[in-house]
Amino acid sequence: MKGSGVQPRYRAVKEFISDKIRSRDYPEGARIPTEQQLTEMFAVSRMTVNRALRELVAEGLLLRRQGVGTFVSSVRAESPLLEIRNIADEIRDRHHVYSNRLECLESARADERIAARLGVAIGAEVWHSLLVHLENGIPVQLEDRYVRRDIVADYGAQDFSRQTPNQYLSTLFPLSELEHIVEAILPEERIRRLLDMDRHDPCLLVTRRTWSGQQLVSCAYLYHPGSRYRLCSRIGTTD
Amino acid sequence: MKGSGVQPRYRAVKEFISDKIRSRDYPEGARIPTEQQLTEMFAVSRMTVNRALRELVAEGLLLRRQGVGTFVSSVRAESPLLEIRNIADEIRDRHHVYSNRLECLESARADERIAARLGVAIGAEVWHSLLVHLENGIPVQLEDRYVRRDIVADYGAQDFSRQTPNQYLSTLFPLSELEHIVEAILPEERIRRLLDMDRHDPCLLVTRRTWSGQQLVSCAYLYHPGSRYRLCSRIGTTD
DNA sequence: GTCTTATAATTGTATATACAATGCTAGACA
DNA sequence: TGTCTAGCATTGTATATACAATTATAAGAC
Repeated sequence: MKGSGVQPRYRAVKEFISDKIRSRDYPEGARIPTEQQLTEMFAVSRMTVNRALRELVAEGLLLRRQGVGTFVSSVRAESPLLEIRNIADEIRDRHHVYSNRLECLESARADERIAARLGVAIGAEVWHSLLVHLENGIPVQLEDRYVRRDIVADYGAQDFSRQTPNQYLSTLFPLSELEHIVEAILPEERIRRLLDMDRHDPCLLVTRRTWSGQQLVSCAYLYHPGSRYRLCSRIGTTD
Repeated sequence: MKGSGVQPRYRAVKEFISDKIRSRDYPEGARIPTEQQLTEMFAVSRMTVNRALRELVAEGLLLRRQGVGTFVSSVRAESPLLEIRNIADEIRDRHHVYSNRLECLESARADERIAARLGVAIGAEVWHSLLVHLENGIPVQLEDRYVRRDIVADYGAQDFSRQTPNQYLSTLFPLSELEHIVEAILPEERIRRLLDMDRHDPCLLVTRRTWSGQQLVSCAYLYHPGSRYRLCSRIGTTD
């Protein structure tokens, strides 16, 4: 990357536009300056402006009509299917006993997979924690979490028996964005043993990434024994 | 006119690459041709190739490392978890071929499980359909659906090769409420065979119930091969 | 007044070119 | 042998330019 100081010019244009949208300077449906005008405002070429605008369209912030102009798109409808729920609270809501077991808390170097998921360079130092969550003493979730060290410096000094990583992070940052990937896998030996699972037992893997502002903060792999856990959601359209 | 026949060249490059990935010509992790090589293969400029590759990175199909090369990242079918999305459209959006195979379409008597899930009396007549959805001829979903016969009288007369049950039902009723339960299971023999799955392959089971107004309309068991499918959702608060 | 047509504005795509940044590798050197 | 360095391949960004496609608008024809 360019280090921390410099950033590409197309990115400057993107940030200018998306800031204006967030601050409602460019309200929903409003027309934003033409490529030509932005070209002059930023003293960059039209292709650079074009790239910035195309990416903002891809991100759903803008809407373009050939021959007409570029407009702020309306906010996408969103329903919290998988709300970010604290597993400790969830278990206590069932009047069961929550506990956890910290397997690992360390600073590690991001391999290719983590680097890609966490938006850091390969080899960058990141926090890594491995935590087993238990319901009445029975493992129901293995939380394999990676946290950006440049954003959460104190992660390694926390006591997770008092406060889950999730709880800690959400006190630090307002959550702005959330991504979930859900899949069924056959867990490898190490994971199976930590969750006290039988051979051939399937496993529900939820990969969760959380953002605060523009910043990707953390990526967690949440393994649930298939026979002991399921996700549930109900969406009402309030029609 | 550009109309429907022609397509931009960067898109041709994109489809070439993504087809190769889907067909495993470019397997996971493999290195794909350099921009220079693609420039020659397609007789287009490097910027055009660059745009195609950048968009494929944004779509999660590729992974690039400056100074090194471009690689196939792990690809799997993805589906937005929260919205109720038509699997046929979803597949066609990936430029893949959608088809389905109707295994069963009948009127049946609700057993205890179905009666409870569908809110009818045990022994009541309900529609039952069993449909395999295929992506490029490979099964990606087994849809085991039960529909209330007192609400949807014509369900049994539909041609599901033209319109999926989901499509049909959503034209009839405005969807007002939606429930999802997601779990990882080991499918039984019958399901495994219909989905062409190996023994011990885990399976993602989504149980979906849909309401229109106050009425529970339908309950579907959606089985997905764990190795070929995953759910994905992203929630942005855009603020 | 209404329809048609030309024109201008704006976005969409494509190219050739240039230089910067990154990471790997082979060879120089101690 | 081990370490450093220069060079090369590859991707990342930026520009000027060109023409195509789409849409709105204004001018003109009737």
